[in-house]
Amino acid sequence: MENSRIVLVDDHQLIIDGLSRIIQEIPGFELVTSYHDPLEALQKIPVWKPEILMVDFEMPGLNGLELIRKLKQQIPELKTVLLTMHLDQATVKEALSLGVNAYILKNLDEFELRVALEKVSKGQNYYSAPVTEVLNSKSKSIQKSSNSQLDLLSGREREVLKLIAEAFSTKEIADQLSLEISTIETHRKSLMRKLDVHNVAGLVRIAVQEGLVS
Amino acid sequence: MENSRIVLVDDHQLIIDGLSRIIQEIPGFELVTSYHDPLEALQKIPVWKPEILMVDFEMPGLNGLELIRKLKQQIPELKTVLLTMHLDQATVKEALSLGVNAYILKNLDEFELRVALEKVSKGQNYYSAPVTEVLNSKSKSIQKSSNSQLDLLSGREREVLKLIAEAFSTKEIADQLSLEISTIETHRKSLMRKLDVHNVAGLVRIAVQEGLVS
DNA sequence: AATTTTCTCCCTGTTTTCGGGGAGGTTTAG
DNA sequence: CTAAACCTCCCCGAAAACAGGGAGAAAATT
Repeated sequence: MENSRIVLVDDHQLIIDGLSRIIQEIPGFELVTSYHDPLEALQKIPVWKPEILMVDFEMPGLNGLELIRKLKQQIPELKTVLLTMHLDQATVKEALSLGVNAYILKNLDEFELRVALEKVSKGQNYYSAPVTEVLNSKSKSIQKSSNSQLDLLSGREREVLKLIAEAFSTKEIADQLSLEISTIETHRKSLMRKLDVHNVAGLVRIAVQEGLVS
Repeated sequence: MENSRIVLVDDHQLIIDGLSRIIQEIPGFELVTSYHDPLEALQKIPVWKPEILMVDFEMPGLNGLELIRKLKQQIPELKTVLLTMHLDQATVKEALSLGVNAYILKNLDEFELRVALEKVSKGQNYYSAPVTEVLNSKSKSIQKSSNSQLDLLSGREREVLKLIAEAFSTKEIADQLSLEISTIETHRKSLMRKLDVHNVAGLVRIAVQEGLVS
């Protein structure tokens, strides 16, 4: 059986170097090349035709999910592994809807990386325990690992929050949604009540933390 | 000559695994142990008596610089290498004043890691080109490697921006810094002018994007 | 030594936010 | 079907943000 050809994209060269050594020691896998610039990766990966693409989520210019989305349009059969620093529900959900095959936290160890790669190459998916826990958010999550605060918002409220966090003024938001200013103000008040903050700064902060923007 | 004994602290196990392999390949150095929890590292490192300590800056609980500060009180002769994701002038300056022997960006490659370790073990210091450039901030850095928008802010402005992004009101910030409200308003206006935004939402967004908070 | 930037504070005035309500129609869930 | 939640819009008033300016003392650069 041939090795599975892997391409790695991470903006930190030192991490590429380290991961490449780990991958070298996993039988059946082969790192063919790597990129530290997501935009360069986007252009050149199609010519490599790798079987598996491993991408860091946090990158300047183009984040990992966007890179995967664009590459999947060109190479639908590409298998993808997302690497990330922190766990965040919005990102996990977006990754799933994109069909990412594995979601790996950087604080996992090399054994889990190996398991994940082997599963992915067989066409299966791999999501580590903390990840699946975030997904089954309907299950308890009463005191521990409470799911995102955004879950108690209505659709419209989330929409308004997103625009607030993008630094639009109330008037601009009203124009954009074809609503009255007073309506946006009502939504903003509901947002502050539900999220327990008392100014827009608090709203923006939560929106960014939860990955609603940027 | 004996090997230089290194201890590594990084909250991401995968990165520890990768770096340990790189260090293994550098002759004259030996990784004796590693920690992913800075608090555990703080307690146990003294018994290892390593020659060189490599620490990630971004860690939960206790950041790399604080860990170094506390350990240097116990082991003044300890040689220290700070690893970090992003370049930030305030951190660089604090690191220098702490006597950190090397400051390495994670987007550097393994060769530079090797050079840095060799210099440090000889009692010299290593600061990569981008780091020294940040220090001599008089050098323009005109088109390439343009640093963040925050670099055109003064120290006080950065401080105020941080507090704004943490959702404190103008009055609360004034109290915290023992300044008049009017002063904070002036700083806020300067921030908006320099960063080209027109409301707090825009300020918070930039602050979060640039890693000033959260 | 001279200039520029920073830091502090002030003034005036307009706009927006914030917190508290209410209210009517629609959608959703029990 | 009924109750709850959602969406829309309105009222009020106090507080804060926003925009423009000025100004003096201290610090940093040149």
